[in-house]
Amino acid sequence: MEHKNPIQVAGRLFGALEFLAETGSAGLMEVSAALDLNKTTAHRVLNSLIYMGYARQNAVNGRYESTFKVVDVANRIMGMVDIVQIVRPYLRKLMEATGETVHFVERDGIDAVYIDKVESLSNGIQMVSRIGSRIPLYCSGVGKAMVAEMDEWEIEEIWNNSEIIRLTPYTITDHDDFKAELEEIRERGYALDNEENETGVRCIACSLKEPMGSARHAFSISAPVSRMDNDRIRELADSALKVREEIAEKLRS
Amino acid sequence: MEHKNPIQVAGRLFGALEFLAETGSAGLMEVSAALDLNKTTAHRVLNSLIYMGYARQNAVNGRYESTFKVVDVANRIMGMVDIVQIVRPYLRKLMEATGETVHFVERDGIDAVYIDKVESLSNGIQMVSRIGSRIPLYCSGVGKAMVAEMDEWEIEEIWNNSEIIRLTPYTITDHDDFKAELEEIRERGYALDNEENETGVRCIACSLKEPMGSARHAFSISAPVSRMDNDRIRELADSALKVREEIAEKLRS
DNA sequence: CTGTTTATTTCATATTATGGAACTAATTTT
DNA sequence: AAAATTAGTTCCATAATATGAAATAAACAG
Repeated sequence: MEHKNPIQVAGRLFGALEFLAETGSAGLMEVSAALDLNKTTAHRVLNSLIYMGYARQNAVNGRYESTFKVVDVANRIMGMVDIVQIVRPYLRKLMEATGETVHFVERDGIDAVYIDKVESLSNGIQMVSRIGSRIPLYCSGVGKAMVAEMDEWEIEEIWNNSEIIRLTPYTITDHDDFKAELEEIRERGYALDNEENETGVRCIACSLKEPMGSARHAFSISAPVSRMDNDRIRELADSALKVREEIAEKLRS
Repeated sequence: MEHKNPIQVAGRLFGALEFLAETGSAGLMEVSAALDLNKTTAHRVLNSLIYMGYARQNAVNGRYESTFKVVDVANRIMGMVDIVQIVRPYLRKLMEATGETVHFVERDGIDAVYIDKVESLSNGIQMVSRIGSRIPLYCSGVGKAMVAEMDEWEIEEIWNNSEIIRLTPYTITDHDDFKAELEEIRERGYALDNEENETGVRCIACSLKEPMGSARHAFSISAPVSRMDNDRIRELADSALKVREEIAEKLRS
């Protein structure tokens, strides 16, 4: 535990909000139990959230639930991220060309954060990704695509700070394998996630190089293995690389 | 002022977070000034947000900025709103058929809250709508579409509780005009927003009737007046009504 | 180098959050 | 139908926590 929250209630307030966001709705006692709070405290915390408009009490069953206010705050934040607005049309085109779900991420430390998503129209399976959620760099297509562009020392730092876990039988957990993989990515120009993060899902990923400094963004095409044999991979990679070039051009202008 | 926040810091914490979301980034003194806080307090509040992962301090310039954590929380909330997942494919189809931006809202008191949006590909102008943001029922297409389905007493209540403001020269501010408008909507089956909320933008809106009780959701097609003459309105209204029927069928199953 | 602004740390104090207890309302059991 | 259980709300004395003045440090401008 790295020190402690300089404001105790803060943890309780945001904890309650997160709990409501996860559960959809909860009674006072549930919140009280989940956050290990005295019920009076839980009651006060919830009423504070209600006062500020972040929560409400359901009129019919009295249960507490979150409002859309935090959604508004979130979309204010996303509205400031210019790269999303610029890149989205290209990602949409890529989804339409391939018929598969396309993701867009931004690097944050040893993780990538999903900042946009264009879902496949004909999706049988739903991707579990969520805008704002994180995925480790070391075991994701988008992550590896960005890491491949980095300096040796930064790659080492990421590998050493990452908690290497075998998420699936295909997850790369050996340092040498990882470095070999990165070399392959550099040669090919795109990264491949062969069920390394989630069983049954393959991704093709490209990073966007910054004018200077290492890559901060990447996009990927995700599809179930059943639609991703070697031929399809080559086909999709072509589309991805073309789009990557188009975006690069747009960013230069 | 309706009483006061049962937890004083709560207002400061969320105020700081909202401020960072609005400005993109801010120095300590800016936060301190904006929220009228002692700089020590501002510092502690910001550090609490950082501790919880909702904010960070930019490594190069030391300025405070929000992270994507609140975006994650927001999308957790949105993920629980099933109606969005169900309706989205239809709204997408509608956007593709019409080439115009489509919005989806949920009623909340005297407002509608945007809960989904499918943006036009060939958009010249950007709609200022934001997921999570609110629009009054009385002066919006989606709002009027829902109000038209309500009982007399509820319509009165909404009108009386709304702060009627002439947002544009076309905004309906007369009670009788409003009631006449609602009657027209009932006859036509769809609502029209003729620059009543934002100059230069016309909308066609349909509500989704609930199995029982009054309408809680509505969708709309928005376009600049230049692309919305009477002929186009009839054409778009046809598309909208057809999609409304398709959604209704899906919801019955 | 000097003055100025901004950020961080310290600490005594008072305000604020805390939780036990009492109370009410709703739901379930006997 | 009464009793018991559970959930939700209000009250209040107390302790713990957030507060802000002041001191210090760091960054920046002239």
